[in-house]
Amino acid sequence: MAEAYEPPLIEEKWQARWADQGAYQVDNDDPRPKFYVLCMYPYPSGPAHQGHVRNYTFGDFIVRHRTMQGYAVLSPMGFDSFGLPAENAALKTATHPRPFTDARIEELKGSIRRLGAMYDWRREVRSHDPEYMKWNQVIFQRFLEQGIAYRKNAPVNWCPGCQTVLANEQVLADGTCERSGDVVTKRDLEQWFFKITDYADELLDDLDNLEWPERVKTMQRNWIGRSEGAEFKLAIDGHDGLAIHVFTTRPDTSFGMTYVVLAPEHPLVVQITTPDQRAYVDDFKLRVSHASDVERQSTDNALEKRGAFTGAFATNPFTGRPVPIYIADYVLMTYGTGAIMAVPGEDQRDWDFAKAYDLPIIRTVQPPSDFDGEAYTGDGPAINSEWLDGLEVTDAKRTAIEWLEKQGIGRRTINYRLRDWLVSRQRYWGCPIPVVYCDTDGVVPVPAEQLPVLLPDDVEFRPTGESPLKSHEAFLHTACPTCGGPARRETDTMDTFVDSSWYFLRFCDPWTPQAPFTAAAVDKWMAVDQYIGGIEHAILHLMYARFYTKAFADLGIGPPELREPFKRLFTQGMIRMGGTKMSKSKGNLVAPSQYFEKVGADALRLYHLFAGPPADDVDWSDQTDEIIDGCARFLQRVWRLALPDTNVPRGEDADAIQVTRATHRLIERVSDDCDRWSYNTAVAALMEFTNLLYKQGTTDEAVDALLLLLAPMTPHVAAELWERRHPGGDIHAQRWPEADPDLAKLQSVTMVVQVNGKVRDRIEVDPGIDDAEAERLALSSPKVQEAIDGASTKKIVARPPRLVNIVV
RNA sequence: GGGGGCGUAUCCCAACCGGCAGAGGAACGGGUCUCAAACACCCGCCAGUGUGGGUUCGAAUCCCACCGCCCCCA
Repeated sequence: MAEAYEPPLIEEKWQARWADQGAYQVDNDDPRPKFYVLCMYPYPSGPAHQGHVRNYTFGDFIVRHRTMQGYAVLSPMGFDSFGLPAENAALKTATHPRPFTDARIEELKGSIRRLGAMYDWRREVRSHDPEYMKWNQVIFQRFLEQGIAYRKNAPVNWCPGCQTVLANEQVLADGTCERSGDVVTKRDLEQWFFKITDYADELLDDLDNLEWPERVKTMQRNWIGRSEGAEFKLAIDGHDGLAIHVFTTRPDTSFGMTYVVLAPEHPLVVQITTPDQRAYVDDFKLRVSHASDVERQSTDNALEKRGAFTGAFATNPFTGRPVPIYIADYVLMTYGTGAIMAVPGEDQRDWDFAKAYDLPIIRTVQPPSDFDGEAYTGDGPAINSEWLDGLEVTDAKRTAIEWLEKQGIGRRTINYRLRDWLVSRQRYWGCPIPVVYCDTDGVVPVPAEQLPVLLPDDVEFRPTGESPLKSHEAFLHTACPTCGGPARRETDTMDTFVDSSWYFLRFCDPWTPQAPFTAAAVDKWMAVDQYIGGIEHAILHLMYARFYTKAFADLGIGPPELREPFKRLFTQGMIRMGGTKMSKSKGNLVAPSQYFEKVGADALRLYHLFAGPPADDVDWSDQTDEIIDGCARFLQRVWRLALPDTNVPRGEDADAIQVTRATHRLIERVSDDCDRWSYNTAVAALMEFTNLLYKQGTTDEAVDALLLLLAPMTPHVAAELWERRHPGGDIHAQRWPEADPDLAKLQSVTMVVQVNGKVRDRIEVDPGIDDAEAERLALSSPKVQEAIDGASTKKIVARPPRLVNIVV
């Protein structure tokens, strides 16, 4: 009676052994070629969930696979340990965020270990670690010195639920907070910003050279939103010194400008509004001030209520004619110049507005004769545009801009949708911004020797929503480093995206006490060869990390040639359940721990590899448990097959050669599938092969190959069986098998012969067959002759060795 | 409203550069083993690819339109 496969037993044995051996620790002087594999470091929310399991299964596969291929694989892990949930929990349970967070980290580490995913834990980084905070603050001060960090009074998104400022990205499309769901409003506050817009062009251009999913690159391109056009000024009737600056991407349509629209907050509005319109305009402005950007940009509301006439007129410099000046909620002060020229003939929103306010519409681009829409945004020759008439859009744009420049009233400009990164957060559980405010010296950075500025522990969390730092006297009051006089500490902390913007660099050398990282270590390991994470970070985290890397290169913090952090990116699909994302906040988590005990980590890992293409979403359904059982069943089959005293018979001589050929084809196939992230088909091939061994009998070579190919997927069972077959052997120290191309070659293939596209015969042929031989064989087939029935062949398409099609 | 993705058997999914629609798994049915059952092993089972056009000797695959679902931006 063969020994039963008991996953929890052998998995714990191997996990203990790997931990003792320090397996997958890698030193910075390792002579092997380097490969840096990184899974996005997690927010520690407690035990791992299926999304983590999926992510780390893919990551661990690559770590073990690349190691078997002879690379020095850097596989670090850390924790994105600052953030709101810990602070909210502190409010609810009266536990300090630090012990709360540390406990969550231990839980998560426990389940990562139980999954069998391997990391060099010596390199672990936690955002809330004082050492990490210190370097975060040092970097902030370098940014401050270099003008990358700056302070600005700005209207910001304010979430009344979280009592904090949100980045634009954290506000959902319906104007609510992505975290709390409260309706976000506007507030004016002094805030810290990073000048990411300085890098807009580089962030856009460098996307071309990254091996990233096109989808992610497209999202980033859209987010940066570069648009080329012109900016020019319009004189305002009766206000000689004043001018309205407008930005447009369509200067070619300027002759069709029949009115101008300002953002309601535009400073000129106050000056130009005529007395009889003043009450009306003020009332409108008040109403708009309560609306979010998203509401303002929405197309749902009736246009009649969305604008107001100021009573003033500007002059269209192209026609010399007066055009009325309106304000409207959908024009934002933060985009372009806060003023637009309205050309209803070529812009649908302007068209709708013009209809609502009874303003004239002039077409300046000739639509095709069959065009029956309203605004026409396509190509065509200019019309009603005097000296632009007849020019196509591109030429007309250029000519119009040249004219503006010659007149001295405008110029070519480029506008971006990307805004500077707002990093201030009015929260406790984050990295303090290391500056003080002094009445004499203004904003003064905290001196290097006083860093890090730590969070005081003796704080009280009260549900006032205000950061406890604001009322912590000892933290708040300090001496000005410059004049020694009384000064007040900054109480805002940094956005947690700051922490995650450079952690991958710290991993290269987390031991150095002198700097955030050492140049030599970063030179050795960077860039990350394979980054793996969720699609939800497609824009923010990945954009900020790219920005940090570029800024580091320019400031001499990092190597000057390192301008992109992540060479290859893979974004795994989400786990969905009942149509929505599986997440803690939705309360629909299916804990991995139950599977660890029931079927083992190996079976769960195998499920995630097998469930479908890694990039696709996975549906967690009623059927999932049955499929996971199927994965466990497969491992059972492998177990019984590979035990040294297996009762599966060895292959007879005649079959053995077939098994050998199948083995080499398998190695070829699995290697290829793994290289192109097609793990689901690789697993299918392994299952197919196992079925074959049960039918045709085993050979040592076949079983060993099967185990080696499984080693990165289901490491525990592979290691256990390998050790039993090769006493003292370590499967993960073996080389990834290589196929012998001669043995992998098929002996014969089935060639299909079609007549007029219909299959008439199948012939076994040599794979190396040429066109002439394929045709000859096809034509000599009686079945084919019968189908042709004496008709003359018009054409023969030969695609040996797969197919010949005879057209008659 | 704009951009992108997906739609194949009862279900999850293969088919990589256009070439026999099926690799694998799940479910289901049958058999062997068993006193019986479970397990295990073996066998079987099912679609013409969302709909309608087009290109081609040949389309799940390429192009166009529509339907449905998902994601991003507004």
